[in-house]
Amino acid sequence: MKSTDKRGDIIQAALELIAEKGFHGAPMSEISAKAGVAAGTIYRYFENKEVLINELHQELEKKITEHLQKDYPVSQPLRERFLFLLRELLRYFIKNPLHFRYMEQYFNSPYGISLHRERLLSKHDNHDIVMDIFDQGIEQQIFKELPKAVLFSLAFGSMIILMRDHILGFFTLDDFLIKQVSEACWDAVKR
Amino acid sequence: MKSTDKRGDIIQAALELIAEKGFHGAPMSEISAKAGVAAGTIYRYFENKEVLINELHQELEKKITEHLQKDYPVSQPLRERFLFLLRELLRYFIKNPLHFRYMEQYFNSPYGISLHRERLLSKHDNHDIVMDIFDQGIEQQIFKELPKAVLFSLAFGSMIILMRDHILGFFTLDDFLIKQVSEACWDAVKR
DNA sequence: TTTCCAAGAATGAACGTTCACTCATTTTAA
DNA sequence: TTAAAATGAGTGAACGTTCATTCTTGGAAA
Repeated sequence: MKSTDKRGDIIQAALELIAEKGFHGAPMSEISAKAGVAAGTIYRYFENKEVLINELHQELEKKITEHLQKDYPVSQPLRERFLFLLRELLRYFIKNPLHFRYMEQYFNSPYGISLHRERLLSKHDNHDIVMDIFDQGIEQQIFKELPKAVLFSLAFGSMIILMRDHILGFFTLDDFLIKQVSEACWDAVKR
Repeated sequence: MKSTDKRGDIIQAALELIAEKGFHGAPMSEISAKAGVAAGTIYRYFENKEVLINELHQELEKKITEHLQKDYPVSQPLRERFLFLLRELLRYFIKNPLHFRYMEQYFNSPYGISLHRERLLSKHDNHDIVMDIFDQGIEQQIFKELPKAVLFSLAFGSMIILMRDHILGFFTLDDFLIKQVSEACWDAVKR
């Protein structure tokens, strides 16, 4: 059974290698080998390694956004929507640890930092489920009186390290623990 | 005025380059150039790059520990000691952003992960100010009923991202904000 | 005090390796 | 038959590290 979706094979191989070994531990030669494709073939689908890295990030982000939008309790109180987001993000990453490891790498690279900067500082109009929650929490004075970026770090900073340590096997985030830590994050941002 | 402490020059150059550009963005050739030393000279003081990276980490950790121990309010209630630690850690890193950036790189590398694993899982007897607080918070039932590693992530995860975003200029952690975010971290772990 | 020299310190060109990327050639498929 | 797709050996740049050579220095000898 030979795959005909070479682009998909390359993306998948890159995801696995980069998530496990980092950008510098994933040479194009290994990516092509893992994808079952010649070295030069990658360059028919991606202009260079940087483009491959960015397109892979975009695909993952799309999948994550889709997961979060599914069953999102639009009309429930802010607290329930906040907890839903944290819980589902944790669940998504627990089910897809490679996606988390990749996003973490990306987040800690120049690519990710400039994207983060854009998101926090520029006023792009396309409303984001996550940003909406923070805007509302501030406006309705449910959250502490702190800059949005600070509230954001308070809530998601913990979550990132928690996911990291779950994947590293320091503890196991089961449904009960997910509930507890989501509520702890809520405690951190709520007034 | 020529420095005679070549080892110190090399360590300092490595700190600056690695903090700014990461392990892979800091070739030995650039480190030696910045230190005002020939390429081969580094190898008189450090067996190889990995050893240099680890010794630099140890020096930074020593400085940070010394800062935290200074004026540590041993006999004050747990809450005050917890807030002291967070506040002083934030202050230290604000004063020494390169140290933070380096520690972050290290933390996100295989070296840092295996060290983290050792610290969390092995029972090394040398009591650490930080670990003591968590042990006591759990024992005295002041903290939420969660694994120590989870409480740890809840408190320090936020802090790491906050520092990162402060250094990236997304907001400015002044004394007032430091107080607010330290208390928010307390809210996250306290019952 | 001056001269000399041995040994440690420092040098930087060179080496082997690895990497991202190219392109002449071959394979595929319509 | 032919154009697009795929191949993989080849290229040059960059890297960590080595080592034959040069420089420095402090004490012994004159």
